[in-house]
Amino acid sequence: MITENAPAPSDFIRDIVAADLQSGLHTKIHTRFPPEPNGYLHIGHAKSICLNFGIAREFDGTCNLRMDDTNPTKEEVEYVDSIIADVKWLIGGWADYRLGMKPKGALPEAKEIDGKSDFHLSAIRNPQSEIEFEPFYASDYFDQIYEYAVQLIRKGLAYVCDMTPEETDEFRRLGKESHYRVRGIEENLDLFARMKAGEFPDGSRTLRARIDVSSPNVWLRDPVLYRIRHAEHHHTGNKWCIYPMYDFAHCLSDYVEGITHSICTLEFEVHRPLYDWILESLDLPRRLPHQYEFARLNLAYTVMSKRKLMQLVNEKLVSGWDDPRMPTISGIRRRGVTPAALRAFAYNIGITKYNGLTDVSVLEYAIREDLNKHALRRLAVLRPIKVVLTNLPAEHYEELDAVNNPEDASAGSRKIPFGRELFIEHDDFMETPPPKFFRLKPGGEVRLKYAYIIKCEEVVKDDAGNVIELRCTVDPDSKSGGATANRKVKGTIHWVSAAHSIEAEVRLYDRLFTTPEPDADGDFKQHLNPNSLEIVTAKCEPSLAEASSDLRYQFERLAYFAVDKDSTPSRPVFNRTITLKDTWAKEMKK
RNA sequence: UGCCUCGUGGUGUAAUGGUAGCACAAGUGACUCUGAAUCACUUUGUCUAGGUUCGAGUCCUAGCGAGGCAGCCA
Repeated sequence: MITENAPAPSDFIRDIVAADLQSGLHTKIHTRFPPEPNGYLHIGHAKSICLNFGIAREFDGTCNLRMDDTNPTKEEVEYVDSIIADVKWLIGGWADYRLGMKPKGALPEAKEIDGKSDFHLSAIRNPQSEIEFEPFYASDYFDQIYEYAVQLIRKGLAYVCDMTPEETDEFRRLGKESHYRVRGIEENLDLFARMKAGEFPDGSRTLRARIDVSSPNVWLRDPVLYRIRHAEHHHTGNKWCIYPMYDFAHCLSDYVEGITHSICTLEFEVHRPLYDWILESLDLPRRLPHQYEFARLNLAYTVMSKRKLMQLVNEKLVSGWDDPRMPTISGIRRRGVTPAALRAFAYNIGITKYNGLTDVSVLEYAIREDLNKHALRRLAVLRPIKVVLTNLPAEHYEELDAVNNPEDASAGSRKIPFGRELFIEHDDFMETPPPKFFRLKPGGEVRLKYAYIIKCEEVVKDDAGNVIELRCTVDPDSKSGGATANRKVKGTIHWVSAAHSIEAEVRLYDRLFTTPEPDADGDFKQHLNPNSLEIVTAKCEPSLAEASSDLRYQFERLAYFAVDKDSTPSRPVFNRTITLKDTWAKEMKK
């Protein structure tokens, strides 16, 4: 049900899109994903990406990637670059042929339609040619947006206001008209031009829409359209010292790009009347875009706001935006989650207007579902105990066959070395085990995966009483595939040959927070999980020396792992993506 | 406070006036050379009160509850 051959999802937005196509309102669907480059994308954005690109994919449309960059003081090129990389990674092989980009440097084209002036910038879908392409930028439309502002002034629908930010707030709360509301058109035109020319300091004046200061919807109480900011912009440099506000820039950017369905999250619902007012107040010759809202993702045991994520990064509570514990797309990627798993998750949670809290188990399920099918099985011991097989000669050596992936016969098999001295997992031995423990215990038998049945004859301890070595005997007839191999023992455990094993750094990640809603009580940092990262040196089968960062691995009976970017040939580093389900651990908790 | 939106098992969702279904989670069992995976089964739900209707999760009214907005952020 979560495979990508599954029927396309259905939700209220897709229903609207389908109806608009059916009725002939639109012949081509055009969506967009419009992040502000003021931080890294997170899993909530992934939901939006899957929605917008998913619609483009299902309805033969296009989805533009656009930087919503109208606030120069918060935005940076580093974020632009990370956003492009994250989007491409998430939609790669799935909806990349729906990605709308533009030739580098392309700007809106001025045209005349039915005697009306118009600006349009069309998308190139999935550009493959040699020419350089780039995403769309709202800041590329500053000239056009300025033109539209002048149009509003000429129509008497916008005015320059000299009130301070505090006065503006107060007047708006009280529903009072600004003294400058009655300013004449010529004066407004002159003042607005001088704002653009840089004659006034930051905060001294704004351009405001003239709508209705007594509207019950505060966003219609003469909202600010332009503010003065003498600041360098990451994309337009020092060309501008006035910048349009989100509400003014966004609807017009949608229009310029020919967007049909402008999909955003619930908090913009009250802005929709303003979105429509701006577009309807201008003499725009083409069909207008429409805004639809859905509920943003809330995931248990994590925080989602960019501000809080940035705090974790800045205060070094994590190693960076791509720390594998972060809910960022780059963190999730580094952790080893595949894009298909993330997409399956987005599919499974659906699209509604209900603001709920999604359980992490839904995400974890999607990750395991995908990794189980594709990960290569390997043997590795995270917390080793030495085992000596006393009835084998010291020089004993053989190679055993091991299946690479029982879910995928085409993955083949490999040889693993076996000798007299082994390592097994600390958790797989108990001196005085509880009932139903069917791993190794004194006098007990257990199968070594792909190898022999062994019996524990003697427990060796250090002075402190810690178990440091097990002396066992091997049943030579019990070799996998051998004569009496069918003899049943309850438990099967993983192991590696001591002489042939390699060491690897293994990073064991757990959830970053200890409570389902870390930011519910204001101070999310006090709910940080002190054990969210544990680093161990594991003993691994030798084939893991050539582990590829393109592949995923399951260390059998433990968890799924991916090669970290810190990995080197002399010191492999693995990130634990997610553990296997562990019914025994659950049983032990009871 | 005003305005907007939303209330379906524990969680996330479907049912578009006609048998309340799916997924995750939880539980039981089968199988197992991964206590995984797989398979079978089980538990749990329409916020409340009225109304319309042959029939209401769905439509209407009132209430209750939750979330959002009230930046010269997006």
